Amino acid sequence: MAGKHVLSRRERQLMDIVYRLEEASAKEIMEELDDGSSYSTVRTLLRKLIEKNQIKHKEQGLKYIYSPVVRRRTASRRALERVVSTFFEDSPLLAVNSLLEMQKGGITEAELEELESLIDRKKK
Amino acid sequence: MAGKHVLSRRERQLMDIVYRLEEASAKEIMEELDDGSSYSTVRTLLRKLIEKNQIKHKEQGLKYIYSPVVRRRTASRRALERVVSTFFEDSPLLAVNSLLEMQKGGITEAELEELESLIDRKKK
DNA sequence: GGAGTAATGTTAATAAATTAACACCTGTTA
DNA sequence: TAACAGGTGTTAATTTATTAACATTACTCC
Repeated sequence: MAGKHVLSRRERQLMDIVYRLEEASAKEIMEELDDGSSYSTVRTLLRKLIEKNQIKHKEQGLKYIYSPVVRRRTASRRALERVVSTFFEDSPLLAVNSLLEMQKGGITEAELEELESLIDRKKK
Repeated sequence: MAGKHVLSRRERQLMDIVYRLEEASAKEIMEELDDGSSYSTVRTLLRKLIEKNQIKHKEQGLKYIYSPVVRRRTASRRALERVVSTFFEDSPLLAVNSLLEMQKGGITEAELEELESLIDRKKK
């Protein structure tokens, strides 16, 4: 009976793509998936996400452009909270620490400066 | 048929609990779930996670204590990378910014200081 | 030793997710 | 206008996930 907001693995995967792209057509999503999934498959998943009120679509010429119902900012907060709760004992600071150590898209000198001034503002 | 490392929604849910608790018995996990799931159900899921090489168990007296195969530090990095890639355009800095604004477990004055010295060290 | 308790091991039924086939609709162009 | 291209709508088969029943094993205590 899975409540309306419970997503399957595959549905979650599509949502991540939609959030990453901000908005996308069925075809674009299929290309992002980059496994052998057929166009039909993608569209069935999209339909279920609409039923679950996770995405909406607008028409653009002949086709549909899909976008999330919950806006990115909100969804990203929830995602961070989940990670912080699961892996960082509910301490955002510990998560920040880990992010600062990340290699990919590593933080530059300039960004560190930026971060410091950001902290200063927060301390005021 | 789903490669060994692909987890279903429910399996992912159990993994999150195992990571949060570091290690746990089947009974503890069942209590954490806190839906009506039966003990049998939990144990079937645990068995599948073992088959998928996600968790291992050691005996403690009569019972098993389960823990993740991939250590927490590694898993947390992957989780952060996923979030940063999906919601923050691959920029850890943007994610840090969002974490600093988090209400829950909000960052204290003292922690901000700590963070600054941490940044200083990184700038050296 | 037998009853009770607290676990694990195995198996099967059911529910849900996943995939893909096929029908249809709407513009475009030879 | 006929046939093609590029989409959407609907439906059904299949695979996988999920749940729970039942069997077994090991230890405790009377």
